[in-house]
Amino acid sequence: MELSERKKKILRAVVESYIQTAEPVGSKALAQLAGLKVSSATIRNELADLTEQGYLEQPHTSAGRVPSPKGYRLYVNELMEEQRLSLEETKQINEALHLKMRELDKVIDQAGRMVSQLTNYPAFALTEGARRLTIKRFDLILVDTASFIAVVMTDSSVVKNKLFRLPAELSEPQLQLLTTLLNTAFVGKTLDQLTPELMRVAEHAAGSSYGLISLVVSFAMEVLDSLESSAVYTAGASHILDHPEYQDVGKAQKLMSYLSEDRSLAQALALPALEGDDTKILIGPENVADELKDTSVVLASYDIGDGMKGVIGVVGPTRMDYAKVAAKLSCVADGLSKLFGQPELPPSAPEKEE
Amino acid sequence: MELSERKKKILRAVVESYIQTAEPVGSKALAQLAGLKVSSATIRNELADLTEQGYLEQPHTSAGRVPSPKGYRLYVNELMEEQRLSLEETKQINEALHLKMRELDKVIDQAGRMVSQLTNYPAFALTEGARRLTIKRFDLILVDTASFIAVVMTDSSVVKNKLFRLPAELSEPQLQLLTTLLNTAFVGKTLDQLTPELMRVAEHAAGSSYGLISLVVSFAMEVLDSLESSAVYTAGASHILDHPEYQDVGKAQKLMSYLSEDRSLAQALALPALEGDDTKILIGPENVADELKDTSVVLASYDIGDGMKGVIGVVGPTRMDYAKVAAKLSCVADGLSKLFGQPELPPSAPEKEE
DNA sequence: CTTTAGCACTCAGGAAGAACGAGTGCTAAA
DNA sequence: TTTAGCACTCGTTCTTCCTGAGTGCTAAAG
Repeated sequence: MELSERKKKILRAVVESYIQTAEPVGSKALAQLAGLKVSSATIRNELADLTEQGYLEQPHTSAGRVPSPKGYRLYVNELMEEQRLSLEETKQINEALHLKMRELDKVIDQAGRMVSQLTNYPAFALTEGARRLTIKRFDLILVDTASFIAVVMTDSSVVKNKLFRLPAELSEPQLQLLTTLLNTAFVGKTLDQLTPELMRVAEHAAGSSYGLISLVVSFAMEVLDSLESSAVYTAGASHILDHPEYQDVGKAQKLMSYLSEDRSLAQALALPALEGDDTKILIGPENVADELKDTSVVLASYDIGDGMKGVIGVVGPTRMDYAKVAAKLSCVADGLSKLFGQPELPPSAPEKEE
Repeated sequence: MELSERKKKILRAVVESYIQTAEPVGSKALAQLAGLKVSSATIRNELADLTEQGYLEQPHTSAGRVPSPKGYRLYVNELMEEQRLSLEETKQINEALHLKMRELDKVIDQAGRMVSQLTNYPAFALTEGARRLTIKRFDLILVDTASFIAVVMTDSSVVKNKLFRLPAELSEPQLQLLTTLLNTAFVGKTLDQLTPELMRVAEHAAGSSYGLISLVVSFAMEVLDSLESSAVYTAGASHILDHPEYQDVGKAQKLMSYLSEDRSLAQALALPALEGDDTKILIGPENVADELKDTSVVLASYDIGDGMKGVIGVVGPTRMDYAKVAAKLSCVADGLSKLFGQPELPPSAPEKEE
């Protein structure tokens, strides 16, 4: 059953006042606040209805009303006005994202910190790690006779390198041979195709410098592994202490330690986010994880490129300023997508890397 | 004036009991605990003396005694038994350090997390960034006609790379030329020697592909910058909530937000640590930073190689299990030093990189 | 049928006081 | 110098009481 316009107006006023003050809202305060020209008694009747229908709750008989998860949900779906960030804010966010070394993990970590700082809630960011990557190319560069650099490139155009020191001397032709060998034997293989047998065959062909093969290949395996496995970054956990619902140290601690368990966080949050496109809001019991049953989560997903996605989000009490948080979050997520998506060329700024 | 043996024994018992229970210690409890065959009345007299001399404090008249910073100091200097970790523990720590991709920042970050987990206190790790690095060598690898990889190596043998995409085609000879140019013009230069003029001269020499010079060089500058600037990693801030002295949310929050300010932390802690060699303990007011006046800090330094050092440490209430913490910390610091110091060769594990 | 004023009722939170008890300092005897 | 004894202090805890915000219900007014 649809709620009357007046009920909606009242519900909205309750939610917004409660978001601001964290105090249960009484009928008298609402009479002024909601912009309705009715008395507090009338509002009391409406409040009673809303409470009965499950949109509001009463902490105790003689207190005002507080939104229930259902109430928040209605608010978020229908009542909330989408906030626009000012152009200036948007610009600031994007500039901040562009700073410093542009390594994938650093940018995402940075984005998480930024979101946390922007919203005053703990934030997290994670990257999906589903795709099976393959090796696209090896290069070996001789530094001096006792060391060389191995450069490994994957089919997602990520490039990593590593310096190796050797006990014996190594000549340029030997290195050439090794490079060709690596490129013929291991290019196009995924992580699990890099079997010990394959290694043995290649080592055999390598002759005297057979030991190097396994060194370089295991480095390549490390690279693939680290790129394929998803990573979790959390930031600003201490912000939960800012909010009165976590004055109770026990509660705060529970949530904090949950947030620092990378695995469970990833599991609980990756799933819901990756379905939809835009921002997604999970209110209290809508969360699958028990630990989050009385917190809310706002998520936004971003594209890393190559069809891979990541999720960035914040965690906070159900009394959260959803409008603001959602706006900021989606701005950052957009910024990230653009950052990874833009085809950078010499005259402008450079692009994608490690 | 030296304390009598008995007084020391009593002081030690007070400290150790208080470290365990976080409760002020009374004379009666001490009579049993301290292993002295004297009555509680005698102990009371001694306690009165110790209090007068400033080693102990009384929260209020009718409570037991609590160690003062001065008391802790004496305990740490003279009374504390150095803890040895079991071989097994040492082994576990070292194995944990060796896991995963061995990038400098990741290892140190990891070490911080480990220490925090090991000790149940918030931990931090930082690297000194004093040394002026120079570029040792450039390599450019052609991937296809529209992209190439730039590999930059510094004189500390750190190697970084980046993929560049181009709008126009690029031939192998052109790239060769570019490489030579870069290597003659920019090798051996520090960050501030890479002036715009130098760039302009080189660009001029580069002819048609002049735009690439600045791209690659600014990448090199990013590399130098990121290596020279010190980094701070914190972990396990939520652990402070474990300890009863931070039941007060306000206090906890203050400390937490201090810990998340990278800069101040670095400033406050880098100085004291880098003088000494071994572990260093700073008790309460011995800390320079105001925010740490009633917390203690245990520090250990480690070598990154190239004469550079880093510091790793934990922060906690003055009531801290100094013996345990110091032992674990120095084990991790040793592990780190070894990790960075070992000359790795093919038959064994590989070494230093990016 | 809806709105409003009035009123009795509820209940969390704070203040004030009482009882408790751990621990002290002091004194006098061993 | 050590010990037993004892009065005293003072934080903690438990009760009780009071206050006031906010409610639900009722009955009158629109």
